[in-house]
Amino acid sequence: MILSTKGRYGLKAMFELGLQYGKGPIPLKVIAERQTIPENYLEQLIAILRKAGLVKSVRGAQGGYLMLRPPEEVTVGQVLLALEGPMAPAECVTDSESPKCKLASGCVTRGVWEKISHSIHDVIDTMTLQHMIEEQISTIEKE
Amino acid sequence: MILSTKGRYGLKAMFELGLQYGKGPIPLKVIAERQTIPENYLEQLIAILRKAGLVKSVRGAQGGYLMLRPPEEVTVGQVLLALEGPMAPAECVTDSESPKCKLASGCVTRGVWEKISHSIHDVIDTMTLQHMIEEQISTIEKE
DNA sequence: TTTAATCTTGACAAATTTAGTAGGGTATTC
DNA sequence: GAATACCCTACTAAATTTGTCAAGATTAAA
Repeated sequence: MILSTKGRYGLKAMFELGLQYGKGPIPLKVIAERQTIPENYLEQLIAILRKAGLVKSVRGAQGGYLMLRPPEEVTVGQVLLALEGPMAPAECVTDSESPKCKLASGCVTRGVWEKISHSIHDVIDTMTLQHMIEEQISTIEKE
Repeated sequence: MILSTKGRYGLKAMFELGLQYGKGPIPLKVIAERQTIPENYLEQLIAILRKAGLVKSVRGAQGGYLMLRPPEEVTVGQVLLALEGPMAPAECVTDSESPKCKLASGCVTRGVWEKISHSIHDVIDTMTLQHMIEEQISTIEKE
């Protein structure tokens, strides 16, 4: 159940944007280099994040990308939702209406999926980019 | 991040085997019908579960499959691990040795993956097939 | 105003995974 | 020996993943 590179690369990119918050745009090339992500591929990922309203772009020389909101207000869950789709083990426990599964009462696994989904969301909807940044700082200090 | 049908079908099949525990073998055909799973496909899935030591088979007429251990001793995590691989969002937080990721200290996302992984395992390593059966019974009673 | 940096879009594609289907072989029981 | 049921392998269509590549649009700065 490993996430795809979309989510993994995307969250790393958002971390870099979070570090840079308030300091003007940062070019994609720099993010790609720092996190070792193929630049052309990252382009596609950040387009998704832009459409999701998480980042905006500044064109032209000295341009780049920047976060719309401060890192305290952006959760890991928002980033992963945009890139990976709903972070739930089955469709029937997704927020979106799921009229497909009419076995609601007959389904023997639904309870399991609900519990997994809740436990994941407890983490990702609570954790923000700011938390990631702070954790990173304390890790470096210990070295 | 929806699970594949492997895990979803497989857990449903294990539930049926759990219900039947102690009552002799149950043919695959019956499981497939009850849970609406393509029989030939389920054959492949149960082969995986057999190799993982979760079920055993009895060949010939009146044969079928049965669980090796009582449903109280089989966790959802064991089933999903066999069918879906490690239930973690990234390789680096898998139990198996992961020498690939040497960025352990430099990786900015590892902390996130660890937390997600822990929260998932809190659920799936605790929940057994017996729990699923009990939950199902109480659901039916309420109707 | 030219140039260079940068974003934007869309096409292409190899590799892998998913979700099966199909069919022949083997063991057991009645 | 016929019926039942597991066992194994091969095949495949479709989707997803993980990129690459090229052309063009936009803007800042010299």
